[in-house]
Amino acid sequence: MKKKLSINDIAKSLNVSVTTISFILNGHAEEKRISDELVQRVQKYIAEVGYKPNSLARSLRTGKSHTIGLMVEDISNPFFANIARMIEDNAYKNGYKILYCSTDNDTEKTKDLIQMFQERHVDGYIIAPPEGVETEINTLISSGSPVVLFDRNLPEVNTDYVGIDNYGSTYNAINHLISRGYRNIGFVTLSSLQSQMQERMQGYESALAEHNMYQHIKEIPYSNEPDDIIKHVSAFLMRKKELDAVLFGTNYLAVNGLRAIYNLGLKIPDDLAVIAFDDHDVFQLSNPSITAITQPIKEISGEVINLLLNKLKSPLKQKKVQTLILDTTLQIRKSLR
Amino acid sequence: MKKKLSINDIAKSLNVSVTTISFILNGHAEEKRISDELVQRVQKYIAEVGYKPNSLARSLRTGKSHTIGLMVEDISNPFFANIARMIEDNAYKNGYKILYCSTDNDTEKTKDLIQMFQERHVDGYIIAPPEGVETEINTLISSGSPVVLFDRNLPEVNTDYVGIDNYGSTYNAINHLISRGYRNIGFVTLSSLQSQMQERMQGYESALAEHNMYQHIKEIPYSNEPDDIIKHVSAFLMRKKELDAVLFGTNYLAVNGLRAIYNLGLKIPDDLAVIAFDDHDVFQLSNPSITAITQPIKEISGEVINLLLNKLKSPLKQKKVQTLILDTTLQIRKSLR
DNA sequence: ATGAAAGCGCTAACAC
DNA sequence: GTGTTAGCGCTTTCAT
Repeated sequence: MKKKLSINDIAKSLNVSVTTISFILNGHAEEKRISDELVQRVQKYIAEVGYKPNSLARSLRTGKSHTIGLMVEDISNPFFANIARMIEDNAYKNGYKILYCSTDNDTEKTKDLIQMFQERHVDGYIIAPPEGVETEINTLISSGSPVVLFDRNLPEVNTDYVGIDNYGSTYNAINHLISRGYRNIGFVTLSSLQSQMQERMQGYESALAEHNMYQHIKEIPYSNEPDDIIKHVSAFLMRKKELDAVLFGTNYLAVNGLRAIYNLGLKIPDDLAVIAFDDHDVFQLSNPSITAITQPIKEISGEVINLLLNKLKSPLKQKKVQTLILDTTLQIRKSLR
Repeated sequence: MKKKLSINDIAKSLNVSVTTISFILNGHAEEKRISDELVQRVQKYIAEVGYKPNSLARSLRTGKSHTIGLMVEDISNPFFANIARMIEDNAYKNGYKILYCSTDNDTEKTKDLIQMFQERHVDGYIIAPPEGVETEINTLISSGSPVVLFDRNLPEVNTDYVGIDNYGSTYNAINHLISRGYRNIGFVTLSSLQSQMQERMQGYESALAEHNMYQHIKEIPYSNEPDDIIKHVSAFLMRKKELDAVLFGTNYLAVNGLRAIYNLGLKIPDDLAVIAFDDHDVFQLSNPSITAITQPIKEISGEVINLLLNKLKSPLKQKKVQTLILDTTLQIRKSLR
């Protein structure tokens, strides 16, 4: 367990001052006109002994931790797990590490988490926020931390946001169902005021309204427990025997909705047509395959990390806040006739 | 953007020395016999102004970052995503944050990643290692960092490991197939020397050998590209028309294997029986549902984080290295007759 | 029971 | 071009 080398040790061994080493390390050699010869010598020595600057000390000094805080609803949800993966790749390429956490859509938990990240001095935040954390995020922003929101927006928070056209997505999906002759279309969603869920519901409602059709909405409280969802969906379907189609508002609602449907012995699409919001391996591979509104995960993560890296690079420039709304695709499969 | 308070500001405002504040903050009040009255006053003030110690400075001083490095093959793989989630919950409960990264099974990338984590002074490591990083991990360990391995073991590394009975799992699965009358059983696996894949293969081979049956093994190079896997599996199945059953060595091999099977128009289980290693929503919900060897994800993550937290708590005590091998369950579904 | 001060390792303003 | 040095905010030894 050999002692870690410090910049001081290097300086001593080389009979140079720490400043010089520091300048070379931080790419100020040119600007400070340090002799090429010296630069070479220092770099060679550093490589030889495998010296690595202590990033803690550096962070303490510079105030930058080169860490990004990623806050999602649940890192084990495939949608967020995929986003996490792509953000990771990009962040690491740019010298940033990722601290992650799952909010469980829990406002209080999220507040705590924000505070923890703040204490850790993360340089920037990527957040899919639950309701009710507007104040905390605004505090973050006004204290100078770059924040990019995604998946759901917080209208009272004035910062970059990357999302999808939720309204249009469900609106189109419902119209597609209607054009295929479905007349009693249900919507299973989260009991939530989050912007994306509200918009999805509005798209559903508008499409129905234009055709003078009845709404059949089931709002389910957020839960990590598949059984909770299955029970709610089952009860809903039992009660609404007239339904000939159902749109699920999220991927896990759909996954567990499918379980409920199969449990009830319903046949897709003959007894019930199904559309899911957000794609999932399950929807491609189940038999029949399930029509899904697919989000452009790659683009979403790409835009999110780009926005954040830009802010991180030029924190001074008070750029206009950007709101990016990407399009989804209705991936038509066999779950409707 | 108000300036952050430091312990010095607090000390000044309260007309107390920083030492006292620090002692109170770190729970040494009792031991240092600081008057209750003072303790109260300080804590009240701290709560009032919302002072939070700078964890960077603290880390620099103490050498502890209260961060755990989590290295998995791919955070977007449901198996690892679920593990990540459970480890997160546990770690946060104990005051640790998680820095994560995906190795892609890439030895060089992993070496870099280890170094990065090391530079960040993570307090402990949880690693599902690729081949070839034995030296780096041993260096880590001998420099005093606690390391817990999981999913795949590195025999040359002497540290805690949590895994499953890979050999027994495939051995039993194959025997189950044989007992159901299958005679030409294929095994689709990763072209990898990782311990878990080797053991799974051995289980397959032993079971076949005991019944004097031929092996049909397809080793596929690791790839993030589903199409690569689909092509390999398709080619394999086309070549080996005599197969009446196939065991997939990982969940994503199975998921993409299913795609290949459906593409080829093969019917499960009539044309081909299927067993997957590692469960997945897809296997439960596809029709027919797919028999799977399920890993006890909750237990695995629980043991992993416990082992690490224990080491973190008592680093001195040179405990015996623990190797935990958990059992899997053969979840029988409709993919075999 | 409380305070002064050293020092963790680094950066950068300032001096020469 | 290179060196000296003052902190960044905290913990902890030592002194009182």
